[in-house]
Amino acid sequence: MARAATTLDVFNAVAEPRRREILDVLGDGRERAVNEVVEAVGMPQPSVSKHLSVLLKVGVVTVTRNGQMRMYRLNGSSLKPVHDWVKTFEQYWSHQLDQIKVRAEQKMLHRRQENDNQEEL
Amino acid sequence: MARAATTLDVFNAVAEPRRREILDVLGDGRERAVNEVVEAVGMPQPSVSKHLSVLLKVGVVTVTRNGQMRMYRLNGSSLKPVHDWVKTFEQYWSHQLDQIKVRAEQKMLHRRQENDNQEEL
DNA sequence: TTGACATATTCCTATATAGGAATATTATGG
DNA sequence: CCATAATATTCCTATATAGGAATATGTCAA
Repeated sequence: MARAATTLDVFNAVAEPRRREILDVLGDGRERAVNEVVEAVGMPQPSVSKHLSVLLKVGVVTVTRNGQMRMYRLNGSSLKPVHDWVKTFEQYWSHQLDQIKVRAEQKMLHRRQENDNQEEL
Repeated sequence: MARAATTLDVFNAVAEPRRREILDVLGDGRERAVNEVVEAVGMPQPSVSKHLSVLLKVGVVTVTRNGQMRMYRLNGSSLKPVHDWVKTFEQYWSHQLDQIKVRAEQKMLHRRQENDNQEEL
């Protein structure tokens, strides 16, 4: 099997750095025409269109027609799954002191499990 | 150009669902032998070894030899870049009330910019 | 209708998987 | 040294890009 499609889920979609760039531009929540994005990120227009297409398929952006322009807008909440997942590991970089506490707790848990294993013998 | 390597950065590495599964297992911070991971996730051993190899290259896990076993441990802080990036969009799903406020601020900013443009004419 | 602008799509190619199967490598105990 | 356990690696293949270039599509305005 090959690698999963970029349009499979949000994780794969935002793995591409250029797409994150585009999302950073749209990060203020305002809708923008493709050309505005093109100017902001300095990529070729077809490239931007393709990337936006991927983001659209995954639901990270929405699109609205406005004359000859298509206005793209960030659908911020679509990124929540990424946040939820990575937040699980937040303890590892926030609060140096708490981290020590966490480590200690993990150590004790470890010991207790080792004891449990002993008792099983 | 083809798609970026999974070993290019953390974003690409964790885009693969199976690798996130493995990281979830290692999420408690305790080191584990490959076989322990294999049992926990129910994937074939070669598959787990390969995924761990990718995670190792990117620095999301570390490895230590212990006899014939290799103990893998999560390097939690390596995920911070993902967290930092996605946290930028946190406003979109947290605090329903604050979100309204944010929208309003964006609208005002929008208007002000429109006025600026008018003044330029 | 025509020209100009805005955007999408198609074609092409080099590259990188992920999974399955089989095998190689390394370490341990006796 | 040998059998075994633990892990890594190799081979193979189907698939999916991302980027560049060229082109198609769509829309407006006069």
